[in-house]
Amino acid sequence: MQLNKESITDAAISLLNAYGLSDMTMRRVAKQLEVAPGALYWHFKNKQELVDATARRILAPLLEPDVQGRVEKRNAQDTCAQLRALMISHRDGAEVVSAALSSPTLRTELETLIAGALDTPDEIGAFTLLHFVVGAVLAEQTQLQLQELTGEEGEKVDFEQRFSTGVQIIIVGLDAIRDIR
Amino acid sequence: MQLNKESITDAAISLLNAYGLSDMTMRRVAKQLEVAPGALYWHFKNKQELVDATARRILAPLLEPDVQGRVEKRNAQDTCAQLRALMISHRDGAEVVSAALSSPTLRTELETLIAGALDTPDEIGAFTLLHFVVGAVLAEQTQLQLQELTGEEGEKVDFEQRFSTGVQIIIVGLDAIRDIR
DNA sequence: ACCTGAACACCGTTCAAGT
DNA sequence: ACCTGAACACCGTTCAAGT
Repeated sequence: MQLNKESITDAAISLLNAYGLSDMTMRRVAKQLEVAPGALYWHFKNKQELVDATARRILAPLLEPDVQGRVEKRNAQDTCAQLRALMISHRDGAEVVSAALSSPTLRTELETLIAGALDTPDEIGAFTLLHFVVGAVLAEQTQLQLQELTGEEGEKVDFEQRFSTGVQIIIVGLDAIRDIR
Repeated sequence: MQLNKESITDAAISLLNAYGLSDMTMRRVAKQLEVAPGALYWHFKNKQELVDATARRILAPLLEPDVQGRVEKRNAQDTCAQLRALMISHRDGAEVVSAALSSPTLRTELETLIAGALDTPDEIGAFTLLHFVVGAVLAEQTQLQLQELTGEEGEKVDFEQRFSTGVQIIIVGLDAIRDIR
């Protein structure tokens, strides 16, 4: 079978879920595909591009239009919750998305998505929400896998509750500040 | 001169500012100190520990008690602004702090600091602010150095304005939601 | 106690050469 | 057009041995 971006991203995702981001190396991806490491560089300019593609794959359900050819309209609370759910559903998902956020196009897509989900679309509101969401899930996943390693000690935190409260704080603040600004 | 944590962290910081985080390697730090790479491992258990120490050094003015032996009390807006200022004053500062945030002790210290700066100390408020602050500055620094590389194209964004508005949104939201919760 | 030398097991990336 | 082989220039970490 011929190599292409899709199959390479498939392999990357499977390595990610099996062993984590630090083991998602170009060489291991190549080995999984039974191909020389250099082969990947015909399809991706560098590793950053593969990480970007991996992040896009993780967020695909939110980014891609559905079968009817449109992205379903949701409210901001739901959009953020789904963003979190998608990142959580993959090992090191938030780390991958955070790394890919340096790509201006993905960042803009996500900001636009969130802005559109707000009652009153707002650039700064979307910016604030996006960076809270990614930061919070990053912290959540880091803490969880630290607990797994050290042996499960640590107060149980209701991450979902904490997350949605944070989102609500920002949404409420956004409404309250619009009059002042 | 004998090696110790302080001198090693000094060298790490100077490499960071000169060449960025990706060039702050154990081997380069050792070379700068004219020492074998293995020597560092007598003082730091691994690289993560050195990164943690580097983050602490960057945030020292906020973390350490002043000459009078107490940390000065500030409001949340100022505390966040100083957090941003400290990260910005070092190359890849936000990336270093973000990486060190996986250390639970530093994370807790910062959350406590922010919580204490709020009118009504609030765990979730501190959590929300901290992750927004780090995420926002991370984005700011990434975008700025991308513009330097690609040659200065891109709409000018008033990062400071955007940042403080984001902080204000969260603080206002925090006040507004306390009654509801 | 503190450091060197030398090795181990990796990385990302490039590029002539093959098909 | 697409991939292999082989190299280049690195990494973090360990550890016997030295002082």
